[in-house]
Amino acid sequence: MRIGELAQRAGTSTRTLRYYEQHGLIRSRRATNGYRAFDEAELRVVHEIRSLLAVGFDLDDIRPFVACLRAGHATGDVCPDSVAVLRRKLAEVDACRDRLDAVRDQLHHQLTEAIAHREKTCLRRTAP
Amino acid sequence: MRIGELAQRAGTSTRTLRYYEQHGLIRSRRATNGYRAFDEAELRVVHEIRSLLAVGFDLDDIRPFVACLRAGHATGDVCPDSVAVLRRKLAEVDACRDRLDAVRDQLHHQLTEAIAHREKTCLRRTAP
DNA sequence: GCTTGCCTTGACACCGGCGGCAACGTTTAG
DNA sequence: CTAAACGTTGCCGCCGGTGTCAAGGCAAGC
Repeated sequence: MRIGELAQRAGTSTRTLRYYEQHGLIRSRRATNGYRAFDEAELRVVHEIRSLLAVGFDLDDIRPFVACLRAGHATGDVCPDSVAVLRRKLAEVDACRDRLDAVRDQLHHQLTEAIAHREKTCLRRTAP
Repeated sequence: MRIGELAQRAGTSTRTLRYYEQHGLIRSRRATNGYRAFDEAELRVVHEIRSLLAVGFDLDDIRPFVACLRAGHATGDVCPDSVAVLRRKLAEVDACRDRLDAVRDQLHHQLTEAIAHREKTCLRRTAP
């Protein structure tokens, strides 16, 4: 399979696939003319990459999942390294959510205060 | 007040202040030697900028708050434009939190599944 | 006059996952 | 033979707030 076909089947671009290869996430042999030749298995790898990216992982985070697939496992998340990343990411997400909640509360507070202040000073002109 | 003093008092860098000025967020006169001269009031403006940046606003979002302060209000958030930004940001934060929750659930699910699978296949080697 | 420390503008670097273009080789269909 | 459609490598751009450096002007104390 050449790069164009893989890109189309994976729903991405050739540019992206070359980028992944450059960063060691996917592999290819080379045909005599220099064209990349991909195994069928790479399609699955690309899907794994894409779905993890969509969740917010970066390419470094994804590397263990790809390795896990290459090791012959049915899914990329059952290997220890992948599990470690999952744990770390879960913690990150939780932390992010906490910060976001704090921000949300602050914004909410600021908003209600500002509106209250406006009503107090402006005698509100919008329809009641 | 010159730029170095303002930077020190605001707890930021001269580079940052020039950037804010370049983007119309703070103002200065020029002394005869070409040095920037800042009013005391700008210190407050810089504080407003910094605290909103810390919450996750970008410079464009912050502009109305600065204008509100310049209009003579005690805080930057009581003007209609500021309130509009607060509302929009609050909505954005809520949306972000929803996505984050979905991601969290997916990660949690994936993690527990992966661990379950490992226990099933590996007969767990860690201490019980 | 010389050093030290402030100021000026301008420009490059960063981060990360690509998009897009240039300049060129290969294959295939007409 | 030629055009079209594919492939190759390589490099710039983006986004946004800053760090950082260069090359130079100004102020003040010795």
